[in-house]
Formats: sequence, C-alpha cells, structure tokens
Amino acid sequence: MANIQDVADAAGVSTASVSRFLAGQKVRTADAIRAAIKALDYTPSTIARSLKTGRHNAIGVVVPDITNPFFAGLVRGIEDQARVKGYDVILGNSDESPTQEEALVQALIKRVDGLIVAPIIEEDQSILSLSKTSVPVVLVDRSVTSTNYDSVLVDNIGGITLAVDHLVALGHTQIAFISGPFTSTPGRARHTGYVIASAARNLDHHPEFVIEGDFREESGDAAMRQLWNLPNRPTAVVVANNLMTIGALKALRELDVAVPAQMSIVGFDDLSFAELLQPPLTVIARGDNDQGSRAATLLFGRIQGTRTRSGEVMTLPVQLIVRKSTAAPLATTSGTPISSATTPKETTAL
Amino acid sequence: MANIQDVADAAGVSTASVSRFLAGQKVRTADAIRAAIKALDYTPSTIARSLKTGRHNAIGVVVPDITNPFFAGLVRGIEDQARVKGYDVILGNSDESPTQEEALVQALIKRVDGLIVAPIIEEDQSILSLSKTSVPVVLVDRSVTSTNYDSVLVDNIGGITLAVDHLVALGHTQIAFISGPFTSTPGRARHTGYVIASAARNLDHHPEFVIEGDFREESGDAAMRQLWNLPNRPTAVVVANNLMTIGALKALRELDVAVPAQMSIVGFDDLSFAELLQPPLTVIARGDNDQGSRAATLLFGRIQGTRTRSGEVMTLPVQLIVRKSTAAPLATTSGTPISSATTPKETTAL
DNA sequence: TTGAAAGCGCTAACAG
DNA sequence: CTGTTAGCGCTTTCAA
Repeated sequence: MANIQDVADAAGVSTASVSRFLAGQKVRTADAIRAAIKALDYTPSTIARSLKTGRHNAIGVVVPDITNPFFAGLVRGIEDQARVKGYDVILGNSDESPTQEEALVQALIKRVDGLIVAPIIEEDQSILSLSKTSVPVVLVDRSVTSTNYDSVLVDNIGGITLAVDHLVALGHTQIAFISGPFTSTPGRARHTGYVIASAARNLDHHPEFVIEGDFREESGDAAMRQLWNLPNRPTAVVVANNLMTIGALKALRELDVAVPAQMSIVGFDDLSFAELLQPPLTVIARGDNDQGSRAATLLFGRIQGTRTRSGEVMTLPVQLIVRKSTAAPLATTSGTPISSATTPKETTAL
Repeated sequence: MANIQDVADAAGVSTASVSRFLAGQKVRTADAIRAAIKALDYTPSTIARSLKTGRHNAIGVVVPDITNPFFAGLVRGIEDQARVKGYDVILGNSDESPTQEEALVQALIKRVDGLIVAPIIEEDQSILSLSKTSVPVVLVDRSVTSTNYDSVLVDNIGGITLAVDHLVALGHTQIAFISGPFTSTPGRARHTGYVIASAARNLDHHPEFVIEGDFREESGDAAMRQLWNLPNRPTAVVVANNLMTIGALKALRELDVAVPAQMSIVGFDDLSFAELLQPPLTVIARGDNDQGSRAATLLFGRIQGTRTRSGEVMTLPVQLIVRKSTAAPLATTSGTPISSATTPKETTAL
C-alpha cells in the first residue's frame, strides 16, 4: 500500500502538501497530487491519522441485544446518522449483563469518539466511571442515577398509564403487570407507572399481580403462567416490553386461554407484525428509529463541540395503539365474590 | 492519559520492558511495572498498537438491514464469536443498495482485519475488487459470481423444494412464488428451486405466478395483491423471505382472504413469533445465529492464518416447519376451466 | 533478559 | 502557499 510519502515523491511535493490537499486546502500542485494519488491508488491510513489527531471517526453503541426488534431499530437510527457524519459504528451486545457491559464499555472507550449506551442497571459503575473520561456519552432507553448524562428516554409512566386507563375504561379492575428488572430504568419507571395509575383508578392492591421479569421472552412466559395459576387471577395484564409480551402470548396459547375473552393483554413497544398476531396486539408504541437518531444527534453535538455541556434529557412521547388483544372482562370472572365461586355445591344444597 | 513512557519512568525501566510485560513475556521487573500500571491507571493505546502492528482487532460486517430479524440473528452470532477472540465488530447497513454497500466496504476495508458481507448482487464490483486486497473476506447468505470467496450459504433449492413438495402433497397444483431479486443469490437460487420443484411435480407453468420482489415488506404486500387479482389465481404461495412474507400476510388480511382456506402460504426463514401469527406460519427455517458464527469462524481462521486458502463454501441445511398456514386447497377453486368461470352470462343464455 | 533507537503513516506547528 | 520537522504511542530489531 502506497503511503503519503510515495504520493509526495510521485507528485514532486512534500508530504505536507499532500496532507493539505487531502484536507481540502488550496494547493498549487493539486493536479499533480491528484494524479499521483490515482496512479498509486492511494488511500490515507485512518490509523495513522487517528494516532496523530486523537480522533477515531467511530462511535460505540452498546445495547442489551440487537436481536430485540426495538434495539435493532434503535441501532439502525443511530447508524444512519453516523454514516451521514462519516462515522463508523462499533456494536456491542451486553446481553443484560452488567459485567459484560462493563467489559464492552472499557474496550470501546479507547477506540471511539463517543458512546451511546443503554445501561443494564441504574447503579451502573462502568457508566458512572465514564464521567471521568473525556469521551462524550449519551444514554438511551435506560438511564443511571446521575444527572450528568445526556439521555433520550421515553415517557414510561405516561405509557403505562395509557395502558391501565384503557383497560379500566374497558371495565377491568383486576389488572396485573409483568415488569422488567426494578434495577433498570424502564423496569422501575414502568412499574412506577403501574402503581401510580392503579392508585389513581382506585384499583385494589394485589402484590401478587406484579411479577418482575428480566425483559426476555422466557420470563414473560413464566410470569404469565404464574399469573394464570393465581387462585384469584387477573382479567388483564400489561407487559413491560416486547420480548416478554411474546413470551406471555406463547404461555397463554399453551394454556389454552382465550385472548382477550379470558385475558386482555397490552404490550410495551410495537412490533412490525403486531397486527398479524392472534389476536392483533394492543400496544404502547414509540419510535425506535427516531429514538436512535435523536441519541446520535445529541452525541454528535458533543463530539463536534456544538454542545459543550451534558445533562440534557429528552423524554419522547408514546402512544397507545388499540388492536384486538384487549376487551371487556367476562362478566363472571371478577365481580363475583371469591367465596361463592369456590363454595362446594354440597354446601348450597343444604 | 498515561502512556507507556510514563509507566516505564515510574517503574524505572525502559518502554521496551513495559511492552514486553504487556505482551506476556517474562520480565524481571514485572512487579514494579504492574504497580506503575495500576498507579497510573494505564491502558495501552490500541491505535498506536495498530499503527505499529498493522492489526486492528476489529472486523466489519455489512448486511442489508439489521432490522430484519434474520440479519439481527446473524450479526449476533458473529458478534459473539468476535468478542471471544477479542475483536470488535463494525456494523454497516447497505439497505439493499449496491452503491451504499460499495461505500461501506471501501470505508471499512481500511480499519478492519476481516470482512463479513452479505452482497446485494452477485455481480458485485465492490466485492469482486476486494480480492485484490489482503483483507480476508467471507460472504454470508449471499454470494458473488466468483469461486474464490469463503462463503456460508444455505440450501436454498432444497428449502424451496421442501415447501413446494409439502404444498403438492396437500393437493395444490396452482402454486405461486414471490421471489427476491434475481440479481441476488437467494433471489436467484430460491427461484431456481421453485422452477425445478415445479417441473419435478409436473405443475403447469404459469409465468404470471412468479413475481420478483425486493425482499422488503412492501414488495411482498404488492406481489400478494397482484397474485390475488389474477383471473386464474393460485391456491398457494411460497414467499422467498421473512419480510415479504409479513407483507403478503398483511395484504391477505386486508383483502380479507382466509389463510389457509383460500390461500396457503409458506415463508422462508422462521421468526420467533411465527407460531403466534394468525394463522401460525409454515416456514422453511435455518439457524441465523449459527450461520453467523460459522461465517465468523471461517473468517478468524483466515485472519489468524489457520486457513491460508479461501474458496471454502459451506451450505447449511434448512428445515420445513409445518404450522397452520398451509392446508388442502378448496375443491372448487382451481379445477374448473377458466372459460366457464369468465364467460359472460349472456353468452350462455343464447 | 534488557535498553536504545528506529519507524509505522500521518498532521500541524513553524519558518520561509 | 510551501517544505521541514517533530512527534502521536507503541513494537521490535539490534546490541549489549
């Protein structure tokens, strides 16, 4: 591979001139340099450039799992912005593990100009320690217990409130909640939304109606089974993310329970195929791609020095999309006192 | 940030010793160096290291769209392998555009040790030109017209044959095919599979039964409508990828056609939620994650010099998963001659 | 085993 | 506008 010296020699100029030419500055010998570059098929070494300038032209993105459609959309939004700015994106999957996240962040921090991460837990040491470095960081979807970070979140509480209100309007009073980990922002915030909305609607408090999952499909499945096996089971459930919703739906199907007749369900995060599900899924939707591009915009603002102070937090709106997985509860299901329903026939016969 | 010189000074040794210590070689002053590193919180600059060694510890991955669940799974498989080997992965979305792919490849080639790409078209200039560089490349899912590349593909022809045979066994004779672009490997190969399998089963040849889509959801939707509007419409359709299948399903729903009663459908590529669709989708499945990790393994074999010759092509098996979107055709639908169906009433009245 | 020193390819003063 | 030159931080001969 030809280097800048070769080009300089071929063009009969100094390396400095070639460098200037490359930077778009005016040079008298532009034509000769251009010719030499073409003749030698020269492309500058990004590595050498980075070593000299300290810039990498790359950003890092750390998400729990690219396989989750939400994060795929998010990453796509980021990627598109990055390409426009001429930056590469280095992807890392933390797999919902703080340890793995820490390792990724430590590895990436040395080869990127900025980092976008969806931190697993709010007490995230690896993220918190990032404030000591000079690399700009923006948090997305999830936050940490510090106000110093730029972050783009969604209105979790408002979203869950929308879901609960919708269910209440339908006549439900027994509403369960399959939560994400309380240690994460969306886990905690959505649960808070459930608690607040339930209280606002004067729903009875059933501690057994909230089950803490881990945002993965299997935990949604398990939680749904647990809910269904309750002696006093709920008539509706709101699920804190897309993967757990799929798990819950699978459980419901295997359990042979009719949705929404026997159980209404609303999920968090829309899916491209939500309307094709059986039944079409009622969801709280947000723009994944949009959330990604906003995060990227925030990050590039800091990288390019347009914005010097961090700590800006954007909270994006969400929207309830009503489809067919929610309906009024069966008349018999809940209103009736438990005692009468469970009293043996013999007793009434006396 | 402390550099190697600082550490050397603090430990009272030369930079060479620190470098050797870092490389895991035996050094007398190991303890002092270790202490200095810890005291200064030193981490070596990957950039400087790269400039010196020519290695980047990163691989590039170029796929059409990370938002497609198949590619998300593929990338995940690659990522996991890469992390184990200590490599970062730089992601690029070509968006089914050869131009964009070319730009990505050109940009990545300079900062990675190897490249995994799913080329948009088989006559791919940007990929073909890669053979001149020294960077190892492995092709995945899609190939190019050259035998010199390592590639991991799937048994496209076998998969489509499985689908057609399944449909024929059910009693279908009017089977349509929504294809991907003929310029791409899976587009061409799956179409070939359709042609071969149809011929083997002595199915009538209906040129209007194959529609060339672009692998995206919208084109599946459009193709399905086109098929449905045919005067002599098919009773079953096989769709060449997951996104187009979703599109076709949406069209069918809007058209109010009952699946599988009025139209049987089998998709290529399984989806985590395929069984939750209405109806649960019959598909040709393959291991996306597995395909990714195999590609990664092939690539690292070349990067680390274990394998010196390229040109190895792996063809992974596929599997038919029968669910509920396929059934026997309605008795009336096809057997009847077209003439009788389309002949105006007036004519018969004469 | 160790240190001195060269140099990977580039950019950015600096001096002209 | 141009060339000379000094590094960016590291690895790796080469000699000791």
